[in-house]
Amino acid sequence: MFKALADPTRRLLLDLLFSRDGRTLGELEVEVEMTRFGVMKHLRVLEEAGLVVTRRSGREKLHFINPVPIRLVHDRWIDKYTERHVAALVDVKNELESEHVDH
Amino acid sequence: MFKALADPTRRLLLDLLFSRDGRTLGELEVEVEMTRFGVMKHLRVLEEAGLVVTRRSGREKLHFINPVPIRLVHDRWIDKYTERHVAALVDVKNELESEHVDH
DNA sequence: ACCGTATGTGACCAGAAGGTCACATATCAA
DNA sequence: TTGATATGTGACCTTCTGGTCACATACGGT
Repeated sequence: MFKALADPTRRLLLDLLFSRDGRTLGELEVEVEMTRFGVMKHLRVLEEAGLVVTRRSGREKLHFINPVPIRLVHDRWIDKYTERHVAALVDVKNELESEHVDH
Repeated sequence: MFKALADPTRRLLLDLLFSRDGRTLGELEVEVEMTRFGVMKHLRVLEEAGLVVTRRSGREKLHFINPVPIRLVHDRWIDKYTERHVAALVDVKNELESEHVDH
């Protein structure tokens, strides 16, 4: 899941699918500086991570974004690191740059 | 940033620092099945990604978690994929399994 | 049936990433 | 200052990853 998000091309593909869902491989291919094989691999990674779901329509394969797992990351992981600190987080950066006294 | 989060060891290190901040390399080393060199590399990646900030204290180097960039991901990226879909997201999975009509 | 189009598979290669080690430097304490 | 402790550096190796290609299959239209 995190590994799927680690690659910029895959994030771009997610962005493309976010702006318009249900595209085929061919439609996505033209948007990226890469052969369709590379795109295929990336889509496969995204699909295995559950970030993208697909549906065949004839000889075409339609790709849809799946917000569920992203929501899970949001709920289970991101919040863990934000909620607890967010109160003291007026400007942690400044605090650190001046003098990191306590924490 | 995403690449920094992609490795399980680094997420573990973040977890450790989350539970208790300001640890030294040696303190973190004993928690992980790895030599200190490996841990050092991972901490370096986390630091370069801005997820961890450090402060020297004598011969020790203290590591602190930095919630700021995680918050940025939350605000700039995660929300983009959740907010828009979250209304129609009672159970997208079922919707897809039965028949993906529109979106 | 045939041709064009859309997608799939496996081999292959270069480079990045994860991990270890020998060696080096810096600090504390006696 | 001498020794023990804490961290740093560069070389090195192995495995994973990103990307391409030759070839194969599947479907649609005419």
